[in-house]
Amino acid sequence: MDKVFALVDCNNFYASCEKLFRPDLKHAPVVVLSNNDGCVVARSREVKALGLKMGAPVFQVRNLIEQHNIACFSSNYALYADMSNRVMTVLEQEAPQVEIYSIDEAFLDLTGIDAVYDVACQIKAKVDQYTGITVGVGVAPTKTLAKLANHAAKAYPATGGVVDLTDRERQRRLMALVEVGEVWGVGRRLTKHLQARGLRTALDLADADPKMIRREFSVVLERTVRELNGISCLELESMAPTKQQIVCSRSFGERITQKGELKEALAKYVARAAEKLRQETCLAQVLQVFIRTGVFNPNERHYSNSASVKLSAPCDDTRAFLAAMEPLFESIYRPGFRYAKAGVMLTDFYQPNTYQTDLFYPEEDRERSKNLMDVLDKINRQGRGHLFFAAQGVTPQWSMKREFLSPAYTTNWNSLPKVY
DNA sequence: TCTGGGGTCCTAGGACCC
DNA sequence: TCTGGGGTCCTAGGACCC
Repeated sequence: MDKVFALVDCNNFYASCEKLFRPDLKHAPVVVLSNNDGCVVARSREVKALGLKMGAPVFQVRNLIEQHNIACFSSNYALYADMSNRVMTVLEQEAPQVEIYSIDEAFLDLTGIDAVYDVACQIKAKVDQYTGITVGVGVAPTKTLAKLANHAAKAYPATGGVVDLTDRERQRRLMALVEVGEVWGVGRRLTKHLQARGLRTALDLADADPKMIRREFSVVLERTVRELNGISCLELESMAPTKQQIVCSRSFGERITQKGELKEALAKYVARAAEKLRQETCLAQVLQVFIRTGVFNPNERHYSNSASVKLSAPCDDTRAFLAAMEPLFESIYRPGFRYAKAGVMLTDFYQPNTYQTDLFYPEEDRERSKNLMDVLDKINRQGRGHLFFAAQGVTPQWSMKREFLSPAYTTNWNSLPKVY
């Protein structure tokens, strides 16, 4: 059966979240600013229309902000995360499989569903009704085309925010209109190189020889070419992959010149990173620390350095990380600089207590389900963790990840999700 | 003067081993 | 001393994403 993906993307997400709680600003221009109110990280529709660029430093656009009376909000990530959860919850009710791709985007598997366009419209309406967030929906046989469809849904208001791109002719017509740089996976650098070779539109790229693309560029871009031609190379990943690194870093509002202050900042990041790590129920084996001065001012003396250490044992303990951070910091710190940013990174994760077994329903196969019982027993003794279910070799392929607090799954077999 | 904070994947090159 | 062909693992850097 041909696959059908939908990409649901919240419109101007951060700005829309802020507007939800400020009805008076419903049609007013709104921006959300980065950590120290340093630059613009989100813009409402009205602001985009003014030509204010994403990532613009605030001091450069201050005039524009005042001139148009643009409302400025400092970012409130707790709010955005909460709103995101609400949106995703609606999507999970509407589609059999959902991959949460980012805080404001999700891929849906709509394979085998009749009248996908109508379903897409319903989904959009539901999200709007339940959360107040407006979304665009793009439907297509591959993720890359679904992204493109979503792009069209936003670029052309006449679409009403929903574009069905299952038809090959429609795909080609749209691709002819879209610049190659708009394609998912084609960034600034690739855009330049592709343009130099005369590939200017998405259609040009789609019609390029995949072998040549692989040779001259990369396997990643080759995949993109195939995806543009309706050949699905990227699967839906409804099970959130385990993190491979955790980073905590900040730019400082004001330059830091005192050693103690810098160390204090790093200690805070270490603590936060350790917290995130424990949330993942993971242990890290490598800690990295970096500090640097400003990079934009050519008159400033530049310095940047980092150091890392392999811990003697996998660890998720804040104090142990702090102890390991000290000597790293001492080794890279140089006095006399005005530090602008610092951060820590945890990597080389080690996953403790991971058990694997085949999954059978006890009522169907008592003998073989004993393995599962054993595993659940072990997990239960830990008290908390993540349970992964995956079914392979059946159609459709299926997997999911659920956090649980024991003994949630052992006492109630009915709470185990049905696979077929 | 003032410029975000996360992440992922791939590749090339070096070290090292048999 | 010279000569060969694999292979793995690690790291740094570059590209991309939101």
